Amino acid sequence: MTQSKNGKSAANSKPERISDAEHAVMEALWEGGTLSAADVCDAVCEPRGWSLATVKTLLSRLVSKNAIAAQPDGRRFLYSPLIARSDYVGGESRRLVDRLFGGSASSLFAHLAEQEALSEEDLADIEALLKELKP
Amino acid sequence: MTQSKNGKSAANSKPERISDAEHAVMEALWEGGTLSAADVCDAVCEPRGWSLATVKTLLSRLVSKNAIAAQPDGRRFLYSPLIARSDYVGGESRRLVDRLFGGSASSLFAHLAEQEALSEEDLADIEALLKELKP
DNA sequence: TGCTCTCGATTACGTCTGTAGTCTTAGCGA
DNA sequence: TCGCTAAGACTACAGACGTAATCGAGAGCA
Repeated sequence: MTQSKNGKSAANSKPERISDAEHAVMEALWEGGTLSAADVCDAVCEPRGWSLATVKTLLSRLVSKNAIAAQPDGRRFLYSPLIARSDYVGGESRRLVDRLFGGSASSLFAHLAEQEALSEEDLADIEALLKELKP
Repeated sequence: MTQSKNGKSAANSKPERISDAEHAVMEALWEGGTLSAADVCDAVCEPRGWSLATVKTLLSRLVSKNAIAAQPDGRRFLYSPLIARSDYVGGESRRLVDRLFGGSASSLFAHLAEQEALSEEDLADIEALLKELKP
C-alpha cells in the first residue's frame, strides 16, 4: 500500500475538504489542465504573494487528499485535477445552502435579491434560465 | 481597557470569521435572542454531541470576536448576538459567490439549476420573486 | 460558618491551515 | 567527471479550530 496516513487508503475517494489556499491551486489546475509545480506557481504565486515552496506544499496536500493526481514526467511531476470543478463548486454551494438556508435554494436567491446583490444582468440571466427550465 | 488580546479593541467591529462550530452557537442565539451558556447548551449540545464546556469556550471566542455580547445576570452571563443573522448570511453568500462564481450570482443560480438542486417549489418561488423585482 | 455546587476563566492539546525553509538527489553543463 | 541546479520530500512553526478538563470564586444550603 502506498499510503495509509490518517487511515484513508488511496482508493478511498471520499472527498476531503479543500482549504482556501488549496482551492486557489485547484483553480489553476482546472484552468490549465495538467501543470508542473512551477506552472502552478506562475499562475498563483504572483497574485497571492506565495513562494514556490508554498505551492509545492499545497500540491502535496492536495495529492494526499486525492484531489489531484501527480504523474511523473522526467524528474518532476505533472499535476492534474481528480475532481471536477463543477463537483467541487456544487458541493460547496450545497454546503452553504444547507447550512445557512435550510437547504432551500430559493431562500438563498431571496437573500441575494434582498441584499441587492443581484445586478440587472443577473436578473435578466436568471429570468432567461427560468424560461428555459419552465417552458 | 477590558481586553486588547490580539490587538483588537472592543471598539473594532471588523467582523472576524466565525467558524463552523461557532456558527452553530450563533444559530442558537439568533433563535433564542438572549441566552445563558446553559440555554445554548440545551439547544446545541444534544445534536452535536458537545459538552457544556465546549459551548462555553465557543461563547468566549465569539465574545472576543465581537460577534456576541455578554451581559452580567447575577453570577452568570446572558449572551446575545451582536451581528445580525442576515449580515452573516449575506457575507458568507457573497464570499461563496465571489470565490466560486467570479462574483456572478446568476452563475450560482445557473449551477444550482444545472445540478437540479432546485425543486419545483424553488423555481416557483424564484419566479415570484423575479416578478416582484422586475414589475 | 463551612461545604458544595455552579459559573466563568484559564489552560490543554491534537489537528488543520498558511506559509515557508532545509535536505536529498538526479541531471546537465563545463 | 564534478559541482551546480532544480525537483520533490521532509521539517517547521505559528495561529485557528474542535473539544474539553481544571481552577478559583461566589451562592445557597446545612
